[in-house]
Amino acid sequence: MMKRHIYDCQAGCPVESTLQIIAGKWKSVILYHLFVDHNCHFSDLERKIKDCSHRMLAIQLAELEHDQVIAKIPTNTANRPIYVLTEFGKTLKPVITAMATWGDYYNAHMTKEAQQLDTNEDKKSKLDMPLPKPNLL
Amino acid sequence: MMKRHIYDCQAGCPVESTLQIIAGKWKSVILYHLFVDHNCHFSDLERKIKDCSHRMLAIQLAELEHDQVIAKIPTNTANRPIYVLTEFGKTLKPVITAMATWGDYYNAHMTKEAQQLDTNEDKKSKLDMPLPKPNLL
DNA sequence: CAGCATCCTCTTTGATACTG
DNA sequence: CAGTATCAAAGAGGATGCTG
Repeated sequence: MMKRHIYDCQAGCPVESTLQIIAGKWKSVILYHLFVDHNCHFSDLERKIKDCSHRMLAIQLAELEHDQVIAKIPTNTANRPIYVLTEFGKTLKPVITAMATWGDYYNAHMTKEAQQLDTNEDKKSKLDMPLPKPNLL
Repeated sequence: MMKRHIYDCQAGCPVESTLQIIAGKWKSVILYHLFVDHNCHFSDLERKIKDCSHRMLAIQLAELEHDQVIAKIPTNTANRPIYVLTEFGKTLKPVITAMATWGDYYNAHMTKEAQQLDTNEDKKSKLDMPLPKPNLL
């Protein structure tokens, strides 16, 4: 277990190195919520990320913890730890912020398109989307 | 075909919207190379991304083209088009840049750690990595 | 509630081969 | 060279049940 998508961290592309850490299906989403809320229980994340199953959430959290991106902190309430970003994990903020910013712009544009009843699937509709600007986190 | 990881673009998390477009195993890597080189032949990308198979590269390019992120431009040399970013695709630059910047810092830090013969796997070694700063693209 | 284990299914992906 | 098709192997992921 704990194998994962193997990208080549050496030869060349720095994006592959980043993917080695955040490429899990729900990892960047989990990180986004932790940047917003700072600390969450398992059940908090489960509620925020509805499409991620209980099992998947546990796996993704375990991998992020293994990679020192997040840490599990015990609480007085037994068996109900909170998850927080480590200092290392916090260095990923620019990446998650960029993703969140772009996603918001994309949503805003797509929603507007949808309101125009743009039925021709999604052809051409994306091509005039303006550059994202604001910052969220 | 052309199914793909379905994230919830509506309810809440903007990161999920971004993933809907760039979550493919090699998509962000392809985009990185296109931001660096501006236009590439299929074989150029194949050479740059050694761990991505011929088949996978074709699939990822097809999906990116379908999503209007890149465009395939015919050339005089028959059957040898070049791939370029669309205007829409260019809006992803901040995202790819953030990933590349972080990856470079991560590599620099990990390499230094490796030189110190840090054998205890990777425990704790990531925790003191400084925040990434420079911009590459 | 958190989270691990098992089972079982569907998807992804590499290897190989074939076309324009 | 670019792109597609087929096949088999590997991996991802849901459902369920069990434990502390």
